[in-house]
Amino acid sequence: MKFQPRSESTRQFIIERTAGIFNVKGYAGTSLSDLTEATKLTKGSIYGNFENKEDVALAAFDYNAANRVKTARDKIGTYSSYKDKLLVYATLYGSGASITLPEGGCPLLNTGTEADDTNEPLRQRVAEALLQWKNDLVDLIQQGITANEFRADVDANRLALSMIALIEGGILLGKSTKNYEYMSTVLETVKEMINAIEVD
Amino acid sequence: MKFQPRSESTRQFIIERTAGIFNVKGYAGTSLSDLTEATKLTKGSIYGNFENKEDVALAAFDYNAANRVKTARDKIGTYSSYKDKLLVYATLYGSGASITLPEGGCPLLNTGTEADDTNEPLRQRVAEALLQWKNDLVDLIQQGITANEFRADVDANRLALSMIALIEGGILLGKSTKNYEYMSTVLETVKEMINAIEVD
DNA sequence: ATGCAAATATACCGATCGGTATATGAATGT
DNA sequence: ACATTCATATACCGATCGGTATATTTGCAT
Repeated sequence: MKFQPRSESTRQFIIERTAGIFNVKGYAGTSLSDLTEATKLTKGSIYGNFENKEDVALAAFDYNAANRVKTARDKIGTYSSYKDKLLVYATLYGSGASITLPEGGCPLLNTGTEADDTNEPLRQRVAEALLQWKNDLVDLIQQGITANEFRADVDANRLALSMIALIEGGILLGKSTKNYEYMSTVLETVKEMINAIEVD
Repeated sequence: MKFQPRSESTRQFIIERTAGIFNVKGYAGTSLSDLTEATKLTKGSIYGNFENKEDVALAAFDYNAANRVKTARDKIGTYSSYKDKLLVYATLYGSGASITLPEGGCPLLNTGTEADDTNEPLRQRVAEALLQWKNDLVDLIQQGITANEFRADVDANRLALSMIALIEGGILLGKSTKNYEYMSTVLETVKEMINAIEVD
């Protein structure tokens, strides 16, 4: 028979308290005692609500990924032009000097690099999140084309992938060097790319 | 008194045999038994040549990073034009369908994302490697400008950082989704950027 | 061949790992 | 008030963790 979590609310509580830890320390670097410490619960309670450590990690990633998407979509909703909507992603993780990365950085970057060769279930979730992001960008670009805001000959697929790569690579540069100027500089290129596809 | 490695050759042997493991599994994910298994040596022997696990990881990263640099510089030396030299980085990790990533992917990406918030000595080494890479790129661009191959108004710093971000972000996309088309597409943007700074 | 030094292997350490069986406590319905 | 259900805490498991003190072997000089 399969596992049945005891309390949905406690399960949610555990996810909220530990999602940040997984994002900072990674899957291998996060221990059960990290989880009990952060929740002030015991191991028995955690294993009453999750099958195992990986099960917590998967739920934590989903939580972090969903937060990303919600933050982005909320912000996108406040703009009317497709240019501004697209630019949201260039400013999602900080505009100018003020960086607004979650602790540990982007969960897609963190989890993707750790899991790609070591944890297939996690890797698949990262892949889905990246593709969802790409699709969201492609949709925005194509809607912008339809609205005659962007040129019709834009390669939406390549632009979307390049934006993602620039943003994630920019985070790597900023966080690894602790010089967030580097990240801002890379985001300038993202903005330039978006400017370059305008019709005017 | 400080630590003194017993045998430089054994030390080197351990590094060669384990550098790939650290690149795939990460620092936290690699255990001492992984190291003894890969080297067929015992723990006593490893600790006779390294202070601790972190000491091995640092040496392994240096080894992986040096390999990267050597591969790139060797390839760059075979081209005469600065455009072709720059393009080496866009094809370093694979051109078209053939991807030539080392097992586990780029050590800068892997180690950077794991270490940025958890291991300061490792993080610093990644930062140095990234800055070295950036400087190499800036030098190539500026030499290209001097040689009248590239336009004089090129922002070498921003182009260099953007190339790095695109390449690393492209690796993330390719490896996480297991669809290396995505990476190739991003590398197309790198090539386009280089084409765009030519004088002709 | 023998003595010495250098390097590796053995055997062990306490701590912590992920995980589980069971006991205890807190609600809930009657 | 009491039994039942549901959820958490306790106590424990074997395995493995990183690390070390010591024994054994290897290679080299004489």
